[in-house]
Amino acid sequence: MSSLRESRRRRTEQTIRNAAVDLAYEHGLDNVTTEMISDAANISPRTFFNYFAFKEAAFLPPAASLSGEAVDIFIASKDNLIADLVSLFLAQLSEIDFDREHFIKNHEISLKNPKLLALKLSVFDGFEEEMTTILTKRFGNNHQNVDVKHVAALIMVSVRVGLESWVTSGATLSENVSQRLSALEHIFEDL
Amino acid sequence: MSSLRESRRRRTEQTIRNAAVDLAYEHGLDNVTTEMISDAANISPRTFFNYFAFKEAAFLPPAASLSGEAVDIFIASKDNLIADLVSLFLAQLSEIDFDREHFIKNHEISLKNPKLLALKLSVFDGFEEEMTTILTKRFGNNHQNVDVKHVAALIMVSVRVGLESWVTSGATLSENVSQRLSALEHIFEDL
DNA sequence: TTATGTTATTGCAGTTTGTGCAATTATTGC
DNA sequence: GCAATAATTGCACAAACTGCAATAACATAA
Repeated sequence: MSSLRESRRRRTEQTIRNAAVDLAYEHGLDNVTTEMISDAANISPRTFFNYFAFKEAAFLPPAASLSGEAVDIFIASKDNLIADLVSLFLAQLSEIDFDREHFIKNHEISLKNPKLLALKLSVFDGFEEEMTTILTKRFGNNHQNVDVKHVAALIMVSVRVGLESWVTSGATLSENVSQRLSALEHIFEDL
Repeated sequence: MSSLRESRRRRTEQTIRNAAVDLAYEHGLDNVTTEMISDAANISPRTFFNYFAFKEAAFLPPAASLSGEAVDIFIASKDNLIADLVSLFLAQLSEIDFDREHFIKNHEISLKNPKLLALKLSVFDGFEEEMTTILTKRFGNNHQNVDVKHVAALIMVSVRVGLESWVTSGATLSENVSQRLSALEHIFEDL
């Protein structure tokens, strides 16, 4: 099991990401070519596309999926929904928390670039779908008056808003998100 | 004022859209070039980009914004929220209703093409933001316990689901959407 | 260490997307 | 029919992305 290769791969991937974000933050995404990014990351242009299927992918979150174990725990739990959601997201959130500067730069870039923004938002849409199926498993079909899709939408809106407020707030990302999620408490009274 | 020019322009735009959708439906979007589309629409490749900023734009809804007049009425109204929403969307919805086949083909294409799907979903995200500002104007800031963003999210989820069920249902699009919106009634009791 | 298989990197040639510009053609209002 | 305006087009070019085959780096086991 070649873990040296694996860690090397992760490292150059991150190098490319950092180069991409730094350059795009400075010059604007449209004025940055994959060649410039490759140069800055000390790889060949061809290798860039070995790591990322398309230019914008270097600005997207790496694994856009909730990990298996935490999900199973979440589904099985009978505790308070919002508390469970916070622990479900915890791993992802703290990872982002670590890369704060990178995230903020990336965010600024997206705001100036409609195509990238669309791609990033669609990541949330993907999450919302996943959340819908997870919630269905947790609650079964015994809540005919509250559609799980509504719940999923509310949760993801809260996460999105939490992320945005985190950018300017200074507090921890988890704190921001869980604060937003708590605001849903009264809507979810019956869950 | 040149209305002939304008209608001609609309006509060729629609010709391009139709050619694009027909070709992509048959061969898959990735196997269709802008050149093929241009040929099928009897225009030059250069003209394609005169109408659409990028290839995928030929598959996106033309004007992704709510029109001014209906919005003003919506904001001023004191009637039932859901009924008002239905009339707000009515113009847009009946227009889509008219192009049912085109819409369905387009939908199938999107399902097989992540990038296009992302772009289409981001149109909804744009609507959601507009809806947020509109709702804020309608309600003012006097509802501290129900965030307008939550309401906007619920509305847009309903519209999305309504559109999807319309594809397979046979009923009118407005019927589908207003049915979904009505399901929100009990959540919005206090509005 | 060396031999051997595996994976990552690269160069190259080619297609497609998308842009700027200037020439041509069509439409308009008069 | 004439002058202004707008649409269409061709051409040259930059940048994104792919397939393929060669090379380099690393892993594993004798």
